[in-house]
Amino acid sequence: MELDVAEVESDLDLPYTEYDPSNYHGLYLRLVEGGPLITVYRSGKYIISGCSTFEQLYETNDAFLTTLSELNIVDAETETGFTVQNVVCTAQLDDPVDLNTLSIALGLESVEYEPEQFPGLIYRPADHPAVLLVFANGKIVITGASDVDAAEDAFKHLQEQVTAYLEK
DNA sequence: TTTTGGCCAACTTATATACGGCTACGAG
DNA sequence: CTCGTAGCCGTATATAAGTTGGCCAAAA
Repeated sequence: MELDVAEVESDLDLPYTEYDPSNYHGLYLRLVEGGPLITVYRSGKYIISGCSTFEQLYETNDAFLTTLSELNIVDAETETGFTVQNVVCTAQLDDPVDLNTLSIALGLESVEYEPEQFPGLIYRPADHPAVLLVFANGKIVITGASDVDAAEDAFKHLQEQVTAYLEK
């Protein structure tokens, strides 16, 4: 489906939009000030980012589609193929960790750790579809998973590796 | 030699995390 | 004027999207 994004921007008449093709070809929309960002493309595809709950995500999607159908920009029955592609989670280990020794424990082939470039250790577990950033104080960022269960599995895997290493 | 085509990578957004470097500002 | 601090930026991660520019190679 082709969309005239400039026309969509003016039709929607939202106070928080930005469209500057010389900078980026996507139309940025916010239904709520400071809320989730919707990036709309000429192809009719769109991305919603910046939600802190799934509820907020689905509400944003519903409100966006409702608004578009009210303006007859899209059919109310349009199949969007809406799916979550990436979730970002945080977690916390029980104790601080030495990232140099953790690099070896996790296996150098699946770790990137260059403290002068970035203070976090980057861990890509071979058997989990996620990437974990591990910090010396024990804080963790899990990203790249498409659902929370996968992120939790990856974190549990990390915890097991850390525990096994500490027992040695 | 010039032109054309194909391929790939950077661009932009959100978000947590943290460290070094830089700027700005206020106080002594 | 100088020193400290506060705030911000770039560093890195994932992911979708479409455009654009650069690079390389092959054809004219």
